[in-house]
Amino acid sequence: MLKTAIDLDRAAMILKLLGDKTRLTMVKILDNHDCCVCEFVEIFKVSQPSISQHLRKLKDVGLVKEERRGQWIFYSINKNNEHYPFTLQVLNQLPDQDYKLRELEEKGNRITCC
Amino acid sequence: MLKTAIDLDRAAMILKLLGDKTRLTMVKILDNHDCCVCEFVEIFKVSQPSISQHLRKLKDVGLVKEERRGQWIFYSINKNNEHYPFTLQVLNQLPDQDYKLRELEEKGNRITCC
DNA sequence: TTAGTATATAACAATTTGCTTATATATACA
DNA sequence: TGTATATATAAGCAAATTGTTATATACTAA
Repeated sequence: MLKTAIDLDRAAMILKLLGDKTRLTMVKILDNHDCCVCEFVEIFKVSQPSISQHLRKLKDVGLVKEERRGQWIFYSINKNNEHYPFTLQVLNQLPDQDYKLRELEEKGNRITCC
Repeated sequence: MLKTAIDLDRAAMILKLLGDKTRLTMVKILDNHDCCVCEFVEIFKVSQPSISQHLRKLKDVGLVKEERRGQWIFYSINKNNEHYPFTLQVLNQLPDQDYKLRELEEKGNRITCC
């Protein structure tokens, strides 16, 4: 049994969470960078509540955590979460998504907002 | 970039497929054994159409293939499929599900049926 | 204190999902 | 050939999902 072994029910639950393009991209980005809600709104071009709801789902299983910094709330990966090792094995197979953050920076939106 | 790199849209699509307890278990079992529909019906205790519909989804993306053997149709993993390497990285983290087949054998249902 | 910004939550509509039952098709065998 | 078995497909339904708009909350700064 691998160190990352996870029971099948929980694995299915995590895969379902990751099986959404928006959330999968979020988690991939968060694995390398903290981000706030407004950045994701800009990246995914959907409403702010939609982003908050995706983040809520990720937070509910403990995969991400939030931290207020003044006016903003920053999300980050909770690398201590029991499901993180399993998740990481998935993330490691995905192409880097950091170019999305770089595009924000070039437009000045990363600095302005967060 | 890993050899198994997969574009993010496709990854999300595959993860969504695997993010169902029934399908995830099916694929895990099929990775080691060919199975026919009636075995899955027995294992999962759901209707035969429900099993067929799950298998259909897996077949539609090419992850499994079917082969008629007389009265029965056997499903197996399509290890040549473009999404198999990605899928395998997920499967390798899951606990073995072969005990479910052994339970069938003990009840005589594996031999009788297939 | 008041206005503006960032975020969360509630309520709702449209879509998707996963099951069921009914039925069609294909094979096996008496 | 006629009947039984294995599977697929169609149709219908309830629950879940994902987006939206409206609104509440919390912080910042004038």
